Amino acid sequence: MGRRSDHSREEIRQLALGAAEAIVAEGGFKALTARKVAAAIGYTVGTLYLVFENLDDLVFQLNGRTLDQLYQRMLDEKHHSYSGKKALYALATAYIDYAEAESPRWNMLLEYVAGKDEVMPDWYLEKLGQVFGLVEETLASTVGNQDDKTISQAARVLWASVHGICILKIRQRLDLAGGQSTGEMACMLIDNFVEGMSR
Amino acid sequence: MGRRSDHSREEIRQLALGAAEAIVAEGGFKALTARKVAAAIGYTVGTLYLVFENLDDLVFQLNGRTLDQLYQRMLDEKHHSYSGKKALYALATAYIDYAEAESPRWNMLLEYVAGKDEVMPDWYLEKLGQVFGLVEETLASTVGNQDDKTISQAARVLWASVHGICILKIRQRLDLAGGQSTGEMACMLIDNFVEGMSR
DNA sequence: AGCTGTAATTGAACATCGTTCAATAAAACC
DNA sequence: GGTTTTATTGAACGATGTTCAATTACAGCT
Repeated sequence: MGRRSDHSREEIRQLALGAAEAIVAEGGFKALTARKVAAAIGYTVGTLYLVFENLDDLVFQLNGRTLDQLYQRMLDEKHHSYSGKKALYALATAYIDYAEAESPRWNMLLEYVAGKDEVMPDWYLEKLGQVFGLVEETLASTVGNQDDKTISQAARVLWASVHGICILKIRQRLDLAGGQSTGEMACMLIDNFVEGMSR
Repeated sequence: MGRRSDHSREEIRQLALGAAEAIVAEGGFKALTARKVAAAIGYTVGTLYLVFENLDDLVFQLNGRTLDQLYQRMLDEKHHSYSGKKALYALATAYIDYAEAESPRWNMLLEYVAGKDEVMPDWYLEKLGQVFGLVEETLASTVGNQDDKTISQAARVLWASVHGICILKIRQRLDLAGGQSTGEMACMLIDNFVEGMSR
């Protein structure tokens, strides 16, 4: 066929990302192939490559949308106006719940390792910064009288840790004895970490 | 050709794992292909499939060797007979150093997500348990008078956290401002966590 | 209407991937 | 030396990401 113009380039982009989300949600990371995405939106492979540089590009953009969702969930939770440690619990719970509910999508945030010298797009770093920012301000209002730099660093440490717990749980690298839930582990972390900082 | 018997099955297995390690160290995770491994050890693809169930199996066994190395490094460090928080720092440092020095290999420990109902082999879980056990006993001797279950859970939380820091650093998902090293972040974590527990 | 130029879309082609298995060649046995 | 056994091969299959000449449909002009 030739020009159809049923959809603008931007529309195709959105359609493709939507279809890709569904495919990943359904069959996990490995199920995502260019041909499947194309078929799902009624186009062929070639068209995809007019809109995305390559599959990695598509995945990156999909990850962007995942980060947006994640941020939104955490923001909603924060607006329930908890304070102190409770607010941190709430953030962690929102994060963990999302990761468990949408585990294939969430997994993909890490699965794509950046190639040797491949850089991460600025817009992606910005989205990441948003999430960390949220933790930062919550932590700041929880442990008083610490300088900004310490808070900023502690927020990163704390969130990387929550993240680590999430990973090992979801990838089942941790279910040797113990039998705590991810949420309980995160609480234990936050409890002790915050306690340690407030001295 | 027919029977050559230059190498026993077990020898081929070891040769293949060695070659695979080299390939991953050189070109990262994506560079590992069956044909490359086969060529590197002077056999053809078919032979590989007599020794390994499939590529996932090979990767799992390779991961087993990685876990062994990791455990050994941490054990060596522990035998420098530090005590208290210093011992935990030492363990974390050994872990982080290994992850940074052998990042492609270390990455592979996570990259292979277990298929839907695919279970992890027992021997693999055992190797994982070894590493956690090391942290457990070190933590136990650092924070006194806590019951075993708490220690065991705390060890998992703490190590998942160190792991999380490692991941975000190595995959460059964390270099927004701050500029702490992985080691510094781990120290901050251990400091506050242990401090929080000892109250 | 008809012609023409432009641009959107296609899908066959290429190299490579994991995986399988009939065919083959070398050792072992009698 | 002939026969059996078995380790090893490599062609074959289906599926992958990616490319690009060929094709088709629309827009504008006469």
